[in-house]
Amino acid sequence: MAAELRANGHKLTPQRLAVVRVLREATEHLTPLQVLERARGIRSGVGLTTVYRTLDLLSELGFVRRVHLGGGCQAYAPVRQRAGHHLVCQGCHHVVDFPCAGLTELIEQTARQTGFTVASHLLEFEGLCPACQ
Amino acid sequence: MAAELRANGHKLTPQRLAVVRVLREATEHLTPLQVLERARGIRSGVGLTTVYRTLDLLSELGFVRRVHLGGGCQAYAPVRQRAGHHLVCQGCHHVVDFPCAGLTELIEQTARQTGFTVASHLLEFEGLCPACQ
DNA sequence: GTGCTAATTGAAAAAGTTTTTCAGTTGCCA
DNA sequence: TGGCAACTGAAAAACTTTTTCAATTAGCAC
Ligand SMILES: [Zn+2]
Ligand SMILES: [Zn+2]
Ligand SMILES: [Zn+2]
Ligand SMILES: [Zn+2]
Repeated sequence: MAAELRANGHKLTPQRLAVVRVLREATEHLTPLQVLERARGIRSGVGLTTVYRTLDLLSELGFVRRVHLGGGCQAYAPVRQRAGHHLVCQGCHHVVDFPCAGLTELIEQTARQTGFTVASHLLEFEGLCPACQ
Repeated sequence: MAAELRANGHKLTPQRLAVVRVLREATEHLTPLQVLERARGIRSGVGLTTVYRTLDLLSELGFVRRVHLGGGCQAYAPVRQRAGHHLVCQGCHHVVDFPCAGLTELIEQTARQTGFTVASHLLEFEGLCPACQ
């Protein structure tokens, strides 16, 4: 992510890099507060404000995705698959990406039946990871 | 909804009925504060606490669904189709239901490839309603 | 290197949202 | 017509998120 951040004209501050690293290495979804804790383990003194700002930035750039299932709507997980969505474990909040496929027909059918145009979609799966089953 | 509320052992208070009516008649998604305003138009003196409690109750009973797209995650829309999901207009927040169909294969494929079991899913579409196009 | 500047940062305050408390009220059943 | 558990709303508490602003700093030009 760091390289792409720079490519997009953003400074590579140690605080920002700590947050980026936390999310790159995360296997579960993390709330801003959880990100703060972990980022402070990498670089003490990171502020919560910076965490919020960095999460917004990473969202915009498509490096993280907000996760709605599995406890609240304020958790973030790394995007490992650009054209994909998140599958969350109900037990341990482990998050994996799965490819977005097979929605085209449903989208077209929905557009036809409602008269709406469909510009984007939100899809998440929730279940149990192998370890929690 | 009122009949089913009673069937599920809940009291039919005027406050609760006002909130129920607001949501039955809503064509857009509504935040708790918006629900409060409208409910007070039906029955003055309704409290915000009651709105929150009633929205929780109606969610549990499956009469409303929380909507995540189109501005925050704290908006509610009536469920007009049990086995369905919501499509939200980006312009006016008009919400319609569409049937849940065609996901089985993607779910099975995802389960196979990840080793997770998939218990539930969240799906929302966002676009423009006929009037806003 | 050195200096410049716009971007970034964090503490604090403000704003906003949601939950908890609790005393009083009330729908519903016997 | 009680009786009582469910329900209510005001206030307070608890949280979460955003805004402010003075100080710092990454990255660039020289
Ligand atoms: Zn959400
Ligand atoms: Zn798990
Ligand atoms: Zn519209
Ligand atoms: Zn579905």
